[in-house]
This record gives sequence, structure tokens and C-alpha cells, in this order.
Amino acid sequence: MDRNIKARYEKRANVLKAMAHPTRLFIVDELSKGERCVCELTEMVGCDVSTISKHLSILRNAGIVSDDKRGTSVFYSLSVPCVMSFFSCVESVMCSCNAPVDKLAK
Amino acid sequence: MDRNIKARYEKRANVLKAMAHPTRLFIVDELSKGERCVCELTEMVGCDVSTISKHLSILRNAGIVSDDKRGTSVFYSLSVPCVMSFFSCVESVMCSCNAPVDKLAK
DNA sequence: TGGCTATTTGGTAAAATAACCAAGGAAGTC
DNA sequence: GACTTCCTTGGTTATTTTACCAAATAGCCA
Repeated sequence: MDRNIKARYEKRANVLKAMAHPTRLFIVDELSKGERCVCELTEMVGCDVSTISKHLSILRNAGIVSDDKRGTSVFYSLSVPCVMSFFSCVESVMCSCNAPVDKLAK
Repeated sequence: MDRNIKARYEKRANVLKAMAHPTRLFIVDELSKGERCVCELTEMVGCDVSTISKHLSILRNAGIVSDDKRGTSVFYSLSVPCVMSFFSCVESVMCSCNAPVDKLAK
């Protein structure tokens, strides 16, 4: 594979890699409903704040979310809404693969 | 986060994780043009056959591609074409990352 | 100022990922 | 059956990812 073409696929893969984690997928899903601050997301996910902060920085570096500092809080929002289209496709991948999602989520 | 909901996001993340690799992204892109056998993909990518085989099994387990053995060859094809819609969105994520210079300057 | 809250960053250990080589089938040919 | 080709699987090693704790930073308010 050509060097330039390889670099192109690497860049694309980085965006997908940023999404490819359950917690980050949850965050994206949540931000699609509106902006949330770090403490809100931490509360919802139920893990260490530092962990959420790092997930958010991965999403920010990928260009998927953007941050807005107001007071002591930092509010994150979805900067590229089209990533939400991934969900419906991912659902259809899972469906075509085998059983419905609710049966998988035991 | 609820146990069931977490399992749901894990399942979704697995699909994205399967796509989140330059070589696998290339394979998906190539298969969108038509079925290819392992040796063809190996030739194009230029790495060990076993590596390509493992990438393909990851994509197959995720439900993204399907295989068809004919003779000694195994032909892979895209089983869920909607994943191609990822590409255009990923491109726009990469573009939007460079666009808002004023926000980056903060 | 000092204390309080919200967030980020550094460090560490465990787990997951990826690439190669080598060995193990399966299917076609002689 | 023996031989070849195509592909998959097991094993090893290097790299990356992830989660937590601890410490640092930033903004508010008494």
C-alpha cells in the first residue's frame, strides 16, 4: 500500500478509534441530547473523574467534541453531529450478525 | 451506568473497534468495490498473510464482512454496506478539526 | 488569603492489540 | 498417496490502551 494512502487510512482510523470505546460512545450519545459538564458525565458513568476527563480529551483531539469553560465547570458538546449516524448503522450490523440487542445485553 | 446499558454500549463499541484500524479500513473500502480473496488483499496491503487473515476474522466476528469459500480460496465481501457512510462523516470530522481556528486559539 | 469545587495531568500496573513466524488444516492437481 | 496452494490458528514479543490514585491547576466565594 502506498505511503500517502496509508497515512490517509491512519487518520480515518484515529477518528473511529476515538469512538470505539463503550464509555466514549455513551458520552457521544449523551452529548447528542445537549451539552454536559464533566461532573455530570462522571456521575452518569460512575467511574473516576480523571478517567472521564481523559476520554473527553481523546474525543476532543479527534475533533468529535468541543469544550467550553464556564466558571469552574467545563461543558462539552458534540461538534460533528453526523457521528450519530453511526449508531443506526452499528445497530444494523449487530442485527445482521445475530440476535437483537436487548437479548445480547444480559 | 446500568449493567444492561453498559453491555449495549460495549457491543456497539466492538463494531466500531473492528473498523478502527487503517488496514481494516482499507479492506472495508476495497470490499465495497466487490468481493476479494485473502491473497488479493494480502498483495494489496503488503504484509503477512496471517495478519490479513486475523484482520478479516475481526471484521467477520463483528458482522461487517462475510466469507465464501470456493476451492482453496476464501472470498470476503461487505455484508453491511452502510458502514461506507462512516467514511464521509469521518472526512468531515477531520475537516472540522482544522476549520475553527478561533476556537483552537483559546 | 484560604478554603472549596471542578477539571486536568503524571505515574503505574494490568489488559488488550498487532505484527511476525511456524505449524496445522482443507481443497485441488498430479 | 504425495504435492502444492490458500488460508487459519497458536505462540511470542513489542506497543498501545485503560483505569485508578495522587498531585497540580483554575475559578469562585467567604
